Amino acid sequence: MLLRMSSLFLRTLREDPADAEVPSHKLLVRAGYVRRAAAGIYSWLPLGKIALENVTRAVREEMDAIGAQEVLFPALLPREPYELTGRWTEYGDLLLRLKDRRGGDYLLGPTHEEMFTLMVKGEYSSYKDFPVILYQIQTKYRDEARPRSGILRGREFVMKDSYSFDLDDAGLQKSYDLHREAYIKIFDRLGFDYRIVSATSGAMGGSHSEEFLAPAPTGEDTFVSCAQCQYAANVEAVQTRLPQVEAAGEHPPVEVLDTPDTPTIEALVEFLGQPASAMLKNLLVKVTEGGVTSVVVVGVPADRDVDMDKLEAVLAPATVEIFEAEDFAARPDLVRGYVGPHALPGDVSYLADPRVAQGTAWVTGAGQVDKHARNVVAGRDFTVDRYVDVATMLPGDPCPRCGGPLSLQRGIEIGHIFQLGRKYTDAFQLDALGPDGKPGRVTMGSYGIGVSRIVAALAEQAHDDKGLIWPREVAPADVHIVATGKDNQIQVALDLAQRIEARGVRVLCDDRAGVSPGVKFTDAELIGVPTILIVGKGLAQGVVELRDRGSGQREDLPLEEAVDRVTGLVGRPS
RNA sequence: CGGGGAGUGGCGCAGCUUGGUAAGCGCGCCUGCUUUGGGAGCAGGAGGCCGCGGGUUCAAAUCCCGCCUCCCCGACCA
Repeated sequence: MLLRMSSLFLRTLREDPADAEVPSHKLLVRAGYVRRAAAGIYSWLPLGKIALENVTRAVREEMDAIGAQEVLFPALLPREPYELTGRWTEYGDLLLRLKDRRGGDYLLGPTHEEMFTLMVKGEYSSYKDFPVILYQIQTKYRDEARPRSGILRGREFVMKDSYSFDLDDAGLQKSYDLHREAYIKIFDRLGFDYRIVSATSGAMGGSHSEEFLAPAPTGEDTFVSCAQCQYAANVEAVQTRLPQVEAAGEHPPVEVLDTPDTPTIEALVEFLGQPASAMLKNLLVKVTEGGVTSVVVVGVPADRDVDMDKLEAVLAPATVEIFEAEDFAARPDLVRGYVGPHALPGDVSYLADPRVAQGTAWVTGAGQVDKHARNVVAGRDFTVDRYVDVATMLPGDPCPRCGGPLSLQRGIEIGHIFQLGRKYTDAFQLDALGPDGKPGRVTMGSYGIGVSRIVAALAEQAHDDKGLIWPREVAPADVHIVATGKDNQIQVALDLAQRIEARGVRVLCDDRAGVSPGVKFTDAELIGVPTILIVGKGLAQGVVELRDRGSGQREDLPLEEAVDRVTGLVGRPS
């Protein structure tokens, strides 16, 4: 279908929208791909819809290629199945709940494990039926506390979710591997720069899990990668190598220092002129287990923070809360900003990062206002009740696999695959009768791709100061023909557009009359079609100009050659 | 949910402190003429319950109260 700018439903903007912060958001709005409908909710205009369809098609084709079968569930779901698996409450406020006129509870689906499991249970019951992989491409909802970054993190978004059902772990591994291969094909096709990293399975439960991350400064995930080996992991999933325990060294005795007005590490660093890495940061938390709450102090080198997710994972099923001002008020023996492990009340236990090894000496709080202590030695002056791996990562930390230095990078999560196991099949008692007539519990895998997020993630990775630069697979057209000048040039351009299109090449033609060349060039660069063909002043000599949007390379060529050249570039001969 | 900021034609903004021809600018849109390889020029136009509700006042975009919405940072989180 030939897209003509003269009638295309499109208005480009010269200025960034006031509510946009990240490049993809600014550019997708300015180039007329999307419009905001509400916070975190977007409408797709024709160009955006085409790009979204292009992503959808690539995903669908590769899913079909591994034998997955497409289904479609409602987005509006009943409460009961989610009640049964506990997610009605576990998912918390992130679950978008509604009531109908009778007061019945419903939700707008965030993911559909429950529905897929129930559907398979309803249809299949024999080992002969398995394995099976089902998927859907559908609108999902999450009641994000704070939607941000435009399309990257909305409250409504399009997602492909698929689920594999297998009789045993070997089968699950096979389904997982199939998805992994399919995802590689999909993201290669879409022209992504991406990494596959080890991940935690998050709130879903389950074991083996990997994320596909598109490196971008605006990404919300941080991952580490090792230059020496192939190790790469989300920081949440990194297992720190335990450092060698130092033999108790010859440290001077503890010395108490006057450090007026230094309740923060920053102030202390300033005051003492020593690096934060020499100091011990002690974070107070309330740990509740079995209805009993106790105070726990967690020590980490002060150039790091405590990762609360990791801490909660370590202490689970106990719940962890940060110590608030009123908690300090209730415990005058714990001095905010001046806590030290050697000066703790007896009822407080001390957890520490492995780097706080036996024999290491630290600057830390002295347990009194405006006083710190130095030469506080682990094992000599205080004991660590338990070592826990809960400190945040820093660049240069050793790779857990080979010991090489790790680097940290931000990335956008565009896909996640993991082996769910039997959490949901247990909840719904999904069994398959074996050849012996006895039931066996089915095991599941769960695999997601953020379809609408991909459009934004590509925009984050591929743009310049002029606008978008789409990979061909996603671009709303293969070639953007710009007719500058007078009406006869528009006629020539339209004629050319039709001949190119007859070769199976998708064409966007700027046939607007009375629009100056500068405006058309600017729009073409903003819209980001990978190939730009200019029918303009060279026409008098029978020449048109071919430009590559990405590299900016320009080339004049005879009008008669244009059809073949463009067709060749696109690599999609009819 | 905590902290900060903002709601004025389709978009981006000024005006508010010091109530009273301040409803104003840029982009976009419409008409005519000129222009056509880098965001055109001239002339003439259309378009705004100034977020909503209440209050103060002779008079409110402007002052006061309440509410709603949106953005940023944090918390949270596929």
